[in-house]
Amino acid sequence: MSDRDTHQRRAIRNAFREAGRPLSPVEVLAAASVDVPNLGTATIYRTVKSLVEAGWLIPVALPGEPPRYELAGKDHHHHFHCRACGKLFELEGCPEGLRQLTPPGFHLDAHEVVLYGQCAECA
Amino acid sequence: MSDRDTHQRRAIRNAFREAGRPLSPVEVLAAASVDVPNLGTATIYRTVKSLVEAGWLIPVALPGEPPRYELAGKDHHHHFHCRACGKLFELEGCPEGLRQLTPPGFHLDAHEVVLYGQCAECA
DNA sequence: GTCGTTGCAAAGCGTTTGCAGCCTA
DNA sequence: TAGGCTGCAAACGCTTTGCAACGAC
Repeated sequence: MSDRDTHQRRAIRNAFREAGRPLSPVEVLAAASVDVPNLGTATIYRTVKSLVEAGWLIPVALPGEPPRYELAGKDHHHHFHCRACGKLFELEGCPEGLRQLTPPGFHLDAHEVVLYGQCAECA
Repeated sequence: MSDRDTHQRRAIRNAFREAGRPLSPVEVLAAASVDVPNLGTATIYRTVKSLVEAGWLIPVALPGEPPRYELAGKDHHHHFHCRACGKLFELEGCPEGLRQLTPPGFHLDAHEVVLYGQCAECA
């Protein structure tokens, strides 16, 4: 139940700190395996899950994409997905009128917005 | 390669017409099984895939969820995902200010908006 | 020494594919 | 009748779980 500071967990947290972008489980495995050989996939999933529950990581799920995770502590934001380079960019602000789209009787508690196109570099 | 009008395919197309909302493969199976007992999951996937390629269905991918499909030819719209029953509902309209979120130099060509909460039935 | 944590492998889950028999055209 | 279509089951890729050994405290 407690939170032991193991070699594996240190390597996994480190992978996220050094990445500076959302990582998928396989990417975490690749990065953390450098420090910890024989690192198992189960450990990745278990550790990532606990880090999400602990509020240290935030899940970043894009439509049709495998789930990724990024460091918590950022302001509410959305993402811009460049079709050309595949990079994910953070956006500031939030669109208006989301509440007005909600049908009568429905209870809105969260939303997800993803913009697609080309980033400044690829355009 | 041709497109034979089988009992199974008729039932599957019918399921989408009657649903009025995006359906996942399992939901299609449940609906179409009423007309065609012993309907296999493989048939669902194969038929849905061909219907998408034929432009009769549109894939609706939302973050962290299995893909769903809806009838093609509808106006631009977004979706509401009920956390309680897991159903996906169609919304009318589109939020304002999406373009303003786009950083300078970026080229916006599409967007995805998903609202989360509880539907009228579950609330 | 305890007991949470790990690695391995097996089990799940949703989706795809192989194959023999079925059925539409 | 021919060849696409279907159902069954095995195969797959990704994620979760069971379990005995390991190691942080």
